[in-house]
Amino acid sequence: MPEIRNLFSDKAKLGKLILKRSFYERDASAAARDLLGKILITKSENFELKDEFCAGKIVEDEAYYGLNDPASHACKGATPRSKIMFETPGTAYVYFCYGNHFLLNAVTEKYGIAGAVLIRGIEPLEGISLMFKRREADMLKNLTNGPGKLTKAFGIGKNFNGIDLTDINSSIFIIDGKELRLYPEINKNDIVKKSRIGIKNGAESLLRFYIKNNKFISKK
DNA sequence: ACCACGATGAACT
DNA sequence: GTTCATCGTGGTC
Repeated sequence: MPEIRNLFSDKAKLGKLILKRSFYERDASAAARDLLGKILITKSENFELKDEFCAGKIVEDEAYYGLNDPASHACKGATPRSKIMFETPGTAYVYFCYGNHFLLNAVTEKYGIAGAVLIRGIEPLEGISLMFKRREADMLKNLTNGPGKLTKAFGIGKNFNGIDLTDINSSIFIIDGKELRLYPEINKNDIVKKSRIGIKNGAESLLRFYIKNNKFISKK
């Protein structure tokens, strides 16, 4: 069984698999749909020392826009928090939510246009024991099935805000595992499109995407 | 300076 | 199904 761990010693291969800026530099919904099945990787704070990292498949996400999206942080223009959504696509946007949780987004759309994809559900692949440690023991099915849970499992905090997701030297990045055949490819017919969760305004838009029947969806 | 509220999760009934 | 802890952000005064 091939492992993601082996990729770290083959930077050329890793550079091929990592999602490029052009992947993010487009419509947020299109990017959200295509992010399903891609693999999120975070290096731990001890990565250099202990080679610790976490990897998981993105199985649920949501698209957010700018001025025309009442649910978006960017709906009223750029603020100190939301200005990152207008800036470089392929950047991590991490914010603090409900006094307890960090939520991870990937910035999309070309520079100057607001857009982001909220990562809501991940299927754990590697580094699972580290995820359990960070989440303080739980059942596997509850480890990463929610936007706040998965950031905790993957060690994603405020210091991840603004990190370049397209750089293999970053502590967080996203790769396409298809070429490696590391894990089964998702079937396009299994992508479900629904309304977004936890918002008041803009709830009618179908901007939530997830992989049908996956065990790590946040809500049915 | 003040204050209402939230792109949640956990613990309840 | 419901309630609630918790605090940064942004709007208002």
